[in-house]
Amino acid sequence: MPENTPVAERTRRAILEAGIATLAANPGASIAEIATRAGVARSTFHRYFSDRAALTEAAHELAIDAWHTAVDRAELTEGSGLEAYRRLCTELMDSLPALIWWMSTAGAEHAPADFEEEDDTDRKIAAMLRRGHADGSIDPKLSVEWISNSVWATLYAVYYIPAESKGKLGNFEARQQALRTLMKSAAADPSAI
Amino acid sequence: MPENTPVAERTRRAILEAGIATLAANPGASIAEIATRAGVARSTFHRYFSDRAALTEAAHELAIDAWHTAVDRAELTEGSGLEAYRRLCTELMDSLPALIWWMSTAGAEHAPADFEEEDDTDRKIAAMLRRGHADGSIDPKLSVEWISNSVWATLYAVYYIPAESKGKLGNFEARQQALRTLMKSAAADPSAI
DNA sequence: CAGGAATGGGACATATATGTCTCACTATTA
DNA sequence: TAATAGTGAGACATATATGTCCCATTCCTG
Repeated sequence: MPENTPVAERTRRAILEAGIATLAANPGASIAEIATRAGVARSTFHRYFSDRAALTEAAHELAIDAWHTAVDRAELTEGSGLEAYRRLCTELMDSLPALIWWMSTAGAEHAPADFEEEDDTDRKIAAMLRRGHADGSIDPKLSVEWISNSVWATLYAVYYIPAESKGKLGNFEARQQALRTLMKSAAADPSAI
Repeated sequence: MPENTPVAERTRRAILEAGIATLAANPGASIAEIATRAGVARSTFHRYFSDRAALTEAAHELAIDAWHTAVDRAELTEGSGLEAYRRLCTELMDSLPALIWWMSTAGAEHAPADFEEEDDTDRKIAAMLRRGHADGSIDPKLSVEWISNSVWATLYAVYYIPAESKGKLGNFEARQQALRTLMKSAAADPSAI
């Protein structure tokens, strides 16, 4: 029922984002926790998302969208492979919460409809990395498979480290050092980083 | 009751390891799942671990032990900082399952008794990294905080990537490339890796 | 072979999360 | 001012996970 009015839309977004943040920290969190974090009653939660499944589905769509948008904006076919890789990493770090949650649920679910698109996006990234191998900008000893997956590991670190190690490392420093880490490891000539 | 006989001890280990593996993959897994994975009935599980808490406590001790053992064996005070760092990473990769599960629960719980020891081990690592900064072997632009935390991110990648990307990347290749990744990013002069 | 150890299977009560529903209150808007 | 959208609080039935207990069966060992 609530769908059109601005206030309802804002409430929906608040619940959705609280859900993503909460589930990223604790995948087993109860709906009550999510509602509390969103600042609404549990009944209000169910008013917007009938199920727990309805929430995760919406979060899934949001994450897929962020994912495609980031890859598009990175313009993976431009410049050297390593340059494109840098742009990709930078873009991904701008949508951290949704992407982190998405990855943490990757093994469990796979909507059949997404498979084609997802494979297509994966192919773009693989092609970018192979180009990097070919043009000599990306370390030939690191496989496409490893690089494309280990990026996520570093994204996890960027997301969680500032939160856990209280005060010692800010968001900005974490992102800066993460990018340096990613570039140095992927580069064929890391001394140029 | 069951504690002494070899068969009971083996059963206990089987349940404990199944618990670690299962909870590493899915922290919200039910006890029934763990028992099934261990190949025992749920009642047998409760015969060895009264609680879910009893299991996690045992797993926690196992992980803490693996952690201290790995750090000890790395002999962090020997050689250059970077050499010690390589030994540490190698050792840690030998106890992956327990350490991975342990890290995934790090935020939630903290037994007060462990704090001193844990801080001590952390200090050894921090000292090793600072030595690496001082002797010029470790990249001065990467903070001790970042390096010591981001190691865990790469360990996650080593653990999960071979499992998820079926067949494309074996355990051996994953470990090799992970070590290369870690060394290149931490090194002050990565071209020597 | 006899006896105890180890286990599987299942019954049972309980706790917690979940989804649905109702009702009263508030704020916005016509 | 009157109507309506949005919300909070809570009751309720249900499902699932959990912990405990009991008994029959199997396996090992003396």
